[in-house]
Amino acid sequence: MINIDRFDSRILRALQRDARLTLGALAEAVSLSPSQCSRRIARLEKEGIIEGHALRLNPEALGLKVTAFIFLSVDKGRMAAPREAVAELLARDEVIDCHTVTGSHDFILRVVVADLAELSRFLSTTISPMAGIRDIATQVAMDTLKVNGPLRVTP
Amino acid sequence: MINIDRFDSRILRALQRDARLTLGALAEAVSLSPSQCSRRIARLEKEGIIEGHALRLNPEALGLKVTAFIFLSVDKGRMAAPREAVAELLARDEVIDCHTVTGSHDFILRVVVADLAELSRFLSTTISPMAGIRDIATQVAMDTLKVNGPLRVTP
DNA sequence: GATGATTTCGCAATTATCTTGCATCATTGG
DNA sequence: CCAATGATGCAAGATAATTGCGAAATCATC
Repeated sequence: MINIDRFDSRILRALQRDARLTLGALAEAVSLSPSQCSRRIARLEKEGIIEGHALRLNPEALGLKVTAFIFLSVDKGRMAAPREAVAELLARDEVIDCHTVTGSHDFILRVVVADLAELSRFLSTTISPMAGIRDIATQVAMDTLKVNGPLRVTP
Repeated sequence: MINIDRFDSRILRALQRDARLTLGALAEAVSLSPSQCSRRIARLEKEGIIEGHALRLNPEALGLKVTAFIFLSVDKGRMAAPREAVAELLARDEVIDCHTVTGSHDFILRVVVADLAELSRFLSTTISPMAGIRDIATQVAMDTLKVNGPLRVTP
């Protein structure tokens, strides 16, 4: 965590709302000149604070109607074995997020698929056959109340 | 889900990798002219497939070291009562995602905070006092293997 | 405080990028 | 087969991003 002054902070907040703000518009929003905004953004990128720009897509509009959370437990003493299975998992485009977690499960996946049929197929074809899986639990999202909210930037 | 032809698909895939691709670079990547790419992107926005552009920030670089999942159950027959509590929750900048889900819990939250102390404070100060909460479970992420992976675009 | 070094700043010119009118080509539905 | 509609590339015009530069602000040291 490097220096984030008040202007960097404003810039990041504004760009989190809309990353396509013009330097002119951004400059006005943060009370700085466009040229200086440009230089600060370049610095934030160089420092690794800004990692890149992503498209916000509407999954429903792409026919992806179902979001689900999948909780996986692996056999103890075999955390090494699933290593490559995990790599395979991460490569699948159904898998949007993947974390290892404390608690009763080892992995939490967020998957986005077309429908329940595809979710079922994904579970039985891709997850179940994985070596070393001890337990699978699935929770289907009914409503998505907030996705990818902006990160807090201090100060 | 409107028409997504092969060019739209390529455009969306390329822009999911890097939303700042220049129209010239994009055009080359998808074998189309820059002007046509511009028009197709405008159409994808108008159709609501592209919702906007987001910044990909490095949470660690911002001092946000801890990701956790919080599972909430609310008292049955009181799904209405927490309505405004939920709105409050969504407004908090610790809360990155929020879904209602099937299964033993009602809500899944993904929160990102500075450290475990802040997580603890968030749980005891913000979540626990919420009216109608029946149960809280928390799982702390140890590793983030994939975040916000690209959505599949067909064809 | 004073002072020199360093950084940050805004302006303006340059460079790069995006958008749009237009003529042509492809596709679709009679 | 033809007309109508839509898609395309090109090139010109419009916007936006970057950078050199001198001025202003900040900082460290005395």
